[in-house]
Amino acid sequence: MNASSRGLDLDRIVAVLGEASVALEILGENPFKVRAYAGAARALDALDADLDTLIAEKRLTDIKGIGKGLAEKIVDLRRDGADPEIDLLMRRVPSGIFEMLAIPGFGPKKAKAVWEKLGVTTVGELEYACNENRLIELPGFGEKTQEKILVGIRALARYAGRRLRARAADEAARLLAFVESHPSVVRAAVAGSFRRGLETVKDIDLVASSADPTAVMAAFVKADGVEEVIGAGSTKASVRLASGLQADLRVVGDDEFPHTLHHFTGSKAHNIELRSYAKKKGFALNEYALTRGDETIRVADERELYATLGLAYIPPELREGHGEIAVAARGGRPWSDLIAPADITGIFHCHTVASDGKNTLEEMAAACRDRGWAYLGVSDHSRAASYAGGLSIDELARQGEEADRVMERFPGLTIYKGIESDILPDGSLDYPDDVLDKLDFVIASVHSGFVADEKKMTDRIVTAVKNPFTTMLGHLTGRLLLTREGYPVNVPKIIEACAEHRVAIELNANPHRLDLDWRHLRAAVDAGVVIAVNPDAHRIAGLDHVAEGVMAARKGGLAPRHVLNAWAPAAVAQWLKGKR
DNA sequence: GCCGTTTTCGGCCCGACTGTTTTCAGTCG
Repeated sequence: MNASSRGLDLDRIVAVLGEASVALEILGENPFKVRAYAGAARALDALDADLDTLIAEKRLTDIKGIGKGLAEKIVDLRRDGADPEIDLLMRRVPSGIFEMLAIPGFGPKKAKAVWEKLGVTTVGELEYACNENRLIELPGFGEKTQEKILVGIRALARYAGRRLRARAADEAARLLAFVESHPSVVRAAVAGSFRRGLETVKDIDLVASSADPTAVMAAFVKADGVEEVIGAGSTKASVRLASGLQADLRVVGDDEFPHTLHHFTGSKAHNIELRSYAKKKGFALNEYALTRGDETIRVADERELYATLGLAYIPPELREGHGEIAVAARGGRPWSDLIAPADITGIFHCHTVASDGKNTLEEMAAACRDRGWAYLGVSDHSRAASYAGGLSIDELARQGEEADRVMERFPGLTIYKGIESDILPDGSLDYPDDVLDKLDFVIASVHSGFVADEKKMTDRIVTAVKNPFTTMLGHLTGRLLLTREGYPVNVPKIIEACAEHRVAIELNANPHRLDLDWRHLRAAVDAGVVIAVNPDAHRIAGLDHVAEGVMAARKGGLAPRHVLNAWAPAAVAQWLKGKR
């Protein structure tokens, strides 16, 4: 059953519930009701089942954090695009208020105050009121608050948004090395969403242990690249780097380090759940220690922390509050078998100068050999992709001959001959069957003709999946992180089709894509679909994106057995043959 | 508004830092 065209998609429903939670807070409603709305938004965001199915089967309340009341509202949002009670609620708060909350240090309570006492309802009006010196009159506000808000409004414009994890990696490594180099530091680590391997990050969190936190703090706020000190206490400091990124450092005693590292690795949802769980077991957990009554329980590392609570070790990548604690508590999968970069045995999906790549096939082959890989699947663009120099039938044949010559020069390296074939608007591929039949593999991808109609796009992709020559489905949603939403598709339906027709799904490892999203990977492998971690390399350096793809695969809970290009080379060859 | 191996009421994670306050509220993670 599909929702009518007025209905909201899952992402929008998550956003509406989140805004409703903020509205409730601004209106001074019961804080636990506020939390319930926020919790429901989080739970839906983590959902990997099909929303329409859950609604049809009346199983929304099976989701932890969603009860009778919120289930009804979610049904309304999905079916009608609106819920009467939420509409009423949102009408009570001017929309500009929500934008003001992005100002650092400016939360719901302050928003309520400027709105009620000064009639300020937009960021622009707020800036004006600050310049007119009108905020300092308000109770709880003062000179410094007003100044901070002004600075914050300017920072909003300059530093808006998140950035790709891969883009923050160098800065994170540099800061970690700096902290570790301090003579009093015993242990240090990067924490936060970066450590959890999230595809985008807002800041860099660092945790260190030292007998002299004050000295570490003093050094940190003067580190290279620090442009502004946002806050600095005796154990915690926040700075703004020249790159616009924020970095936070927490320094504790070495006994406390595992707890602090765990706390600041998060996620918030994971921590909340773990603390509730600990409490039920008679423990109390905070960022410094695990206690039971008067007894403080010391642990050497995070493994011991989980073990003491009677849980399997949960790697950082899986700490998203997506049900991992329940699995660990049941004695479920221990996750010691998560895929690692060293498990990769070769790669598919690379481009060469024949279409829009920057290196020749021979150069790419040498680079794969240098990385210790056993095979390389070349897949330039197809002839419909004229914008990318797609290959004609003749050019494709010539590339096949070139591949044979290159293979002779690199003993031990297999080159699989393939193509990234455009999925045309009607779902067909853009070469005749006899051409496709000569190839070792075919990646089918949508590159043009994006439409906003979910059913049309889903049908188009499913048609391509049914094509007997399709080996893998490329970047399933077409999203570009921080740039462009993916086209609307019914992912569960496409996963089902791939399982039925034995088509692998690509996890495109380009940091801008990481598509299919890790949130869907578990459902895919549970359905029996094989995942291929593909670099989609357009130059030699692009091959190393496979590491980002492996991180995303870990977040999806994948083991080497789930990933085609982590299999032994002979098994990969066998699987490709089985497709033909 | 949600939840339940103390279950239909009475709880709901916890602490640092800031700025405004003479004891704490608000924000953030």
